[in-house]
Amino acid sequence: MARKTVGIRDVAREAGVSVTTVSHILNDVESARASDETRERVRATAERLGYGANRIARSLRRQQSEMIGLLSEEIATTPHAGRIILGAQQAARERGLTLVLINTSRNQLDIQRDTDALLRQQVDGVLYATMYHREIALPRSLQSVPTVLIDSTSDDGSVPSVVPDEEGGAYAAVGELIQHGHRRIGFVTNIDDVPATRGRLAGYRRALGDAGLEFDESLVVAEQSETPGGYKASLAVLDRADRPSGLFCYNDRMAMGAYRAAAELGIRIPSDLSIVGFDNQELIAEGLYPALTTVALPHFEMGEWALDALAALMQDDAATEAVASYEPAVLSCPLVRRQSVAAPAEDGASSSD
Amino acid sequence: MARKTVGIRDVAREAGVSVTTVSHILNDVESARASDETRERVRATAERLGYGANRIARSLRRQQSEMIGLLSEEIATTPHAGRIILGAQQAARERGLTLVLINTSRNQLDIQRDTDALLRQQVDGVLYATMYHREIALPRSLQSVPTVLIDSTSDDGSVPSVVPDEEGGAYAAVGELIQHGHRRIGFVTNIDDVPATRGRLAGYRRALGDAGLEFDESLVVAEQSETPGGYKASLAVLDRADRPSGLFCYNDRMAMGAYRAAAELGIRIPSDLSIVGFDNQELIAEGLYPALTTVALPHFEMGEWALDALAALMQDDAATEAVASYEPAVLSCPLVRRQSVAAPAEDGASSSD
DNA sequence: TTGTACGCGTTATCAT
DNA sequence: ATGATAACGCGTACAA
Repeated sequence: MARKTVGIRDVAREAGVSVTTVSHILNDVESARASDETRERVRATAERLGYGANRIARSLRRQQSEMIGLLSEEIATTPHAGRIILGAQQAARERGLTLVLINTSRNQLDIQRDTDALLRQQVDGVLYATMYHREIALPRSLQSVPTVLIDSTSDDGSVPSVVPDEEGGAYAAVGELIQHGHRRIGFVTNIDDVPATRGRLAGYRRALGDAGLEFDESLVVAEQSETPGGYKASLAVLDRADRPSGLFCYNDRMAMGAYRAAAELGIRIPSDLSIVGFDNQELIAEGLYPALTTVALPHFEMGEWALDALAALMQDDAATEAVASYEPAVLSCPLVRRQSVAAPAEDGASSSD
Repeated sequence: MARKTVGIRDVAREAGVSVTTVSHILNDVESARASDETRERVRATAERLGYGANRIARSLRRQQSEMIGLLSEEIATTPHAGRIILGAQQAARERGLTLVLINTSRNQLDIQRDTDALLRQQVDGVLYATMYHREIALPRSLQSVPTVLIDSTSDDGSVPSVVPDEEGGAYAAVGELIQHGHRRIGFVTNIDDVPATRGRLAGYRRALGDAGLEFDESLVVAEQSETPGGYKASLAVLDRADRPSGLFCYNDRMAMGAYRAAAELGIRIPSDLSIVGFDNQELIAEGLYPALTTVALPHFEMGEWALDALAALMQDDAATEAVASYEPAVLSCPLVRRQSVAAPAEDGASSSD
């Protein structure tokens, strides 16, 4: 609704110039010539009157809404979504863009319907966010709009995307264990064959390899990526004579299960067993005792990156006639140190360096 | 950007009528008369062409954007935000409204700046969501726009608001314990004097009273409302001869601390001790073992309710000249049963009924 | 250097 | 029962 109807003509009249001049000055039009004195005066009166261009009229005229749509799956089921939204929102604001939100389900039909709805609102571009790192097929209707994927990659690389550096995160997690002197390190992983699973396993192996440690297949055990799965898997890997002194868990929920398994077996953390998780779900990581050292997913940064990429894409979409092929951007996953890692107990092993 | 430039005149030409007629028919204008045959034809061609009114042009003409702004604090720090957003978003979509998001901090200055930004985008109304139930002072700039508060109340009742039924939720939680036969029930609560604290305590007392149980002050102990606080408080209430057989915790994080305290004391859940939490943070409630029975906060429903209320407010804002005084709407908090409640162990007490 | 006038796509008023 | 046209507020080509 129109509350404060202070329009461009008000500014013009007040400053004693034409609307053209006001528009030119406020929009930094190159070709326009106005005396510095005039520029200053116009700026000042605009400021004084609290003038801001009516975005709707401007959008109609410019044929672009300056709105970008954030299409997100399962916004409500994970706290991760909030950070993505936040990152995107913040970046959007810096560019004067407005973020509009649409929740969608993973159902293909819904997605199609929801993207159509979004496009009907004249958004200039869309951010498509999935809550778990995976590959998706781009909805048809998005083919014609600048689009950037968050936490997923398109199967054909036709749009830019940003994903977490799963492998690097896992490498850091296992590295943390190694640096504390652990030589036998278990991996409680999940059973779904998604990029996160593959990447984290790769990081685990690479960290082991770089430290000259052997990969022992019996130390990696997969289960459902929830707390009960973590419990079950941990039990399997811990309830044996040659159990590892360090445990890397696929995510914090599984780590939560590992804590229970350890407790039941009378294994103490971190004195008898060090644990590192993944995801940095603060509710869990800070709630467990001792607090869980884990790896943070760069959700905020992915939201930010995606919006910047989208803005760039919107800029020169004309130039992008050629079907570009994008490599996903990978953002690093920093280690978050808490209390669950210590040096291994000294028993059989010789305390090397 | 304009992709599919199918406008109203295209429909008009194709259907062999004027744009006026098309507009009238598609917008269900009462006063307009058109033959059923024409209506049908217009509708059909619009459908066939995939016509949808340009929202920007419509907004300019109607002087209303059909956008509502969701101003939310700390969107990223709690998973609750997602559910509010989801509820609001869904309700918005049903009314053809678009939700735009702005994150803000709790800093008064930022809030002022952010609301101004929102208003400059011509939103028709705003939803202001806080993440924890409390009282706030309404930002000045919101005085002039239809506004609804979520999870907080304004100090002067000048705008509608919706909050959870803290007392009812607590009553249900404690009632669940009572129904299982518990007579000594502790309350691990928090130290902040917020509506949630007061309401949950009231519910606890009322449930006790209705069951003819006495209120024993030594059974309620307050601490910081995080996991460590829950641990500490639980230890205090459980480490004594006449310890309660049931425990109601202020929230799930504190309940998580209670689990640890119980484990350390060798008290088993639920056979030796039944626990009920509050918040239904699934990460915790489903991750704990045994899974935690708790009370769910109606975040989704609050988002929904707020948007509906806002829509109503926008409808007859002209009629609302008189300074109305609103009572907060309170939405119920349902009990979510999991595995942490059982009948108390039979020892001293005679098994009544 | 500045002002006038048109167009963006709709909806609403008024005439036919 | 239907149609012509002004207006919404801004940006800009073109005239002055």
